[in-house]
Amino acid sequence: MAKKKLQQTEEKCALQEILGVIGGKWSMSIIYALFTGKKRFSELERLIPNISTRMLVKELKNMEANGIVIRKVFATVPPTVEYTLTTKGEKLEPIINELHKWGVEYVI
Amino acid sequence: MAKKKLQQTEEKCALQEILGVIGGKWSMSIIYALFTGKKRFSELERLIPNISTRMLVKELKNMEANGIVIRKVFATVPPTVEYTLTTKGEKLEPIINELHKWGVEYVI
DNA sequence: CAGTATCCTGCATGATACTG
DNA sequence: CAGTATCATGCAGGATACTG
Repeated sequence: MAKKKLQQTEEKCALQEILGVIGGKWSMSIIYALFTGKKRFSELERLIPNISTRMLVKELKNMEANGIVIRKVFATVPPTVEYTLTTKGEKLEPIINELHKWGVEYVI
Repeated sequence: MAKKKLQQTEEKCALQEILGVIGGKWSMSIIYALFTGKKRFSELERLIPNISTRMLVKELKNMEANGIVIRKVFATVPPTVEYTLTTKGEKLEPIINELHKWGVEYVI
């Protein structure tokens, strides 16, 4: 939204906008976990060390609102919820993978 | 440092470590600005809209400590300081460029 | 010019307990 | 299982004034 208004600033602030979408402390880890396919809520909690329930919920909601993930609910007892990457989210795979490689080589 | 100790967790936490280095609100914008070559402090301030002096100093220090940028001081009056990317920092160019493209296509 | 030094604020994050 | 609700807190980040 507000595409027109953003046009002047988009070059300068694109990176800032992006951080609003995937700049959260856990966003990339969640996306990274979803590269290997759909995951249930509890699976994500187990896959991502030290993340709190609250943060996982929050980031997932934010990412869903931003069209990065899809939330699918199954009317089972107990409830089942699956999270999947959207196409938009999948496009991040090579980028995050490269970033990860960079980190492993230079940061760790 | 602490390469050995990190080995168990490096796979899981690499992305977290990376965010400590380039996850700051302005880090990527600064790196992005430096892709086009060395910049003086005031140039960076002008190139990056809305960044405060305090934050620019802070991020630059952090990035210097992490081997992303080089700070070169010239004993002139008034003082001249130039910031350049290290090789390690330059390796981020394709990654950040791709991320930027992704943002322009999907976020803006 | 290239910073330092303070003060200040809100939000991001965490911990814990509870629920349909 | 997949969350919600609440409380608590630190520090990221901003504003402003000053300096070698």
